[in-house]
Amino acid sequence: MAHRQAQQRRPSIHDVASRAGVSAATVSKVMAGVATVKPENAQRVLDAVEHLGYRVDPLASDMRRAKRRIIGAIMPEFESEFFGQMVSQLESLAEQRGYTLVAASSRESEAREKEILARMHDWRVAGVVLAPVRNEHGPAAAFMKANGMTGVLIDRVLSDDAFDTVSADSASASAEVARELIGKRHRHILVIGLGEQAATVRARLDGFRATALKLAPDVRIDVVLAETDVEPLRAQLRDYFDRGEGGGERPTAVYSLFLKGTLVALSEFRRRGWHCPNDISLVGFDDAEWMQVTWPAIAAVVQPVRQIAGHAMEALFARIEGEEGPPTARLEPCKVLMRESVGSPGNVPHSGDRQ
Amino acid sequence: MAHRQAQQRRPSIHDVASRAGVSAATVSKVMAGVATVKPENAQRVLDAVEHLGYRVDPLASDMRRAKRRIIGAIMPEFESEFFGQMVSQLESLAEQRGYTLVAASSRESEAREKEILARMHDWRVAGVVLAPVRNEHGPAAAFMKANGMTGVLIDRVLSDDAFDTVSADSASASAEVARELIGKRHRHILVIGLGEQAATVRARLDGFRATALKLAPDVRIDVVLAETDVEPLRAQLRDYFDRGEGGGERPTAVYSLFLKGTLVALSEFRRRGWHCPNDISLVGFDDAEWMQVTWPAIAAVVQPVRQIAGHAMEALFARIEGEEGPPTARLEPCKVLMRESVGSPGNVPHSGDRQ
DNA sequence: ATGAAAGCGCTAACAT
DNA sequence: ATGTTAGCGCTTTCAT
Repeated sequence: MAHRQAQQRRPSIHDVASRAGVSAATVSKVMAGVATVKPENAQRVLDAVEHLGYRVDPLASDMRRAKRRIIGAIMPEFESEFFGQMVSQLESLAEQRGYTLVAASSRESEAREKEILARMHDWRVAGVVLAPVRNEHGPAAAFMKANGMTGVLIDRVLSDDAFDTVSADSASASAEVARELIGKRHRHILVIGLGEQAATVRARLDGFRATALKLAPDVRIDVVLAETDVEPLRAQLRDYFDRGEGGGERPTAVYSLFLKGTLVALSEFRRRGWHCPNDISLVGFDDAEWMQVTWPAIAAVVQPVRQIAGHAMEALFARIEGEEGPPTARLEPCKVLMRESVGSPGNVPHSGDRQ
Repeated sequence: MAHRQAQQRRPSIHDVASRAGVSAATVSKVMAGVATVKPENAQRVLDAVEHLGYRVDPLASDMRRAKRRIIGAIMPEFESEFFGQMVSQLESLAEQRGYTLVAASSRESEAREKEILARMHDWRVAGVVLAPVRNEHGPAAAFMKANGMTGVLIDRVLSDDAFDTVSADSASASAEVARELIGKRHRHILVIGLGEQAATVRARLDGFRATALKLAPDVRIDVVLAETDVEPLRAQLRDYFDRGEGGGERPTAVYSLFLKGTLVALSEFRRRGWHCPNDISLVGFDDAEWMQVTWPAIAAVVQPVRQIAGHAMEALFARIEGEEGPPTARLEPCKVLMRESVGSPGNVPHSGDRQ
């Protein structure tokens, strides 16, 4: 029966038009909320829409318009709280403006990142929120530039000559971590990180070092950086502590510049039977829900996800709507949550300490 | 200059066609890999494509075809490892088949879930992977049914009369947890969960209870279920322990049926100064990276994310390609990781125990 | 083997 | 205020 078939094929704007006894153009106007439609006709259209269950096909609609109401989001991964929250926020903000967010994970690969970007370009997305794997100088940003895409760079970036950037204020947060640690009389601190994330790591490291040295010129800061991946870092860290054990020198605190580093540090402490904060203190950049329920609770730098997402979208939509002007570089303030994993050295005897 | 403008507007199939001296139809065939094109012409097209940097617009392409090569994925949240991994997997699998995954978070709201579904229907997605907030009987699945959408239900589902389902084998995993706990001589166990996730919670609870009672008929199993949200559960749990303290009765182990419950339990233990496993044992459904680096490491049921994602996509594409037949209901086996948070009661004196 | 023509579902000029 | 026309970029008969 014709009725049943109509159920299968979705009603198009023409179905509505003929049912309402007007043209497709008028239906289009009603759907778009254009005021110049005779109220009576508008009502007929609305009735037909209601009856048929008609909904505009956003893709067909975009096809005709200039730009598509789609925002692309590219994150290095989806598995962590930080990027999960970020995607969730971005989705919500895009939706509020009538855009759809299409998110993709580069899985920490710059090659994939570029591929995804190319695909998003194929989709003719209106704009892109890119959280690059490495930094703002990677091939993905170059691709965006070369193809005149509009976009915003977030997280592992500082500033760029072509795109607006939004990221956590790593340097200030790290300075505060330094203040806290120095204030608690730590004078030998190990900082661990991933060299790949050059800009960010540098900001965090420099921010930390500058403040620590200013407050305590005699402080010793060791640095263990792995280039690309977490596993090498684990090995390097093990090696570092092995050497330290022999020489009788061991840092009293560790500052991890990224989340996985915090996990690696914890697991290395476990292996050695060290407990926080008695044997060693620990602070990590990037907070997670579990950090406040473990024993000890893990001190962490909380990144302002909502602010980053919010300002990124704000900047992006401004550009989409044609705003000119040099790219801006925003830094959003973090919160440092000092929890039980940080103590003062010497307050409690180190178990198994040879000094 | 004309050249610069050409940079702005992406080359269309017609640009390629005229440069190659053939028609758009021929270009289309070459791009689609149709064999009936004279090799010489095909080469000219390829050269033009190369020169112009032409890429097919997938949306325009889908516009003309019947179905769009887009898969929708709806998850209750993006913030947890489980769903993060799930989206990542699904994206990868969709991509392998030349589809794009559009993921959205229902943020644990059934209302939003249905809205998202409607939007995906507007997009005319080829199929949907839905991880419902509650279970397979929610309004979202009903919407899918009513609109003849093709889809697969995952995670918080058992089976459905209209859609294929894929989920973790909660019952078997819970039975194994029961075996472990009973084997370690626990005879008073608290199970906590969220009532909302009816089917899953029931499967986990029943699987646990049946096996526990079979192995130890004298076992006492208390159950604390909050209906909708995590905070009420926290309150109920606190209340439960308060009552227990007075009566001198306290479970020796807690089995949390979902991840946030595990966090709530841990934080409640903290508040009371109880340590695992000496004061109480803990196992949680759902594993997370941090659980193996904390002290104690937290025992957990590991859900087979890859298998769930893999079989979900398999089933979905089979349906998309027209496979008929009654809906299937898959259960994927879990792994139970017994870690340090589980011990035997009485082995070590309970600190602060009044018994 | 190839191209002309006809749309997919929609919107934006332009007439009326 | 409304309808007609002309596409967006692509694919697909259907002639040739």
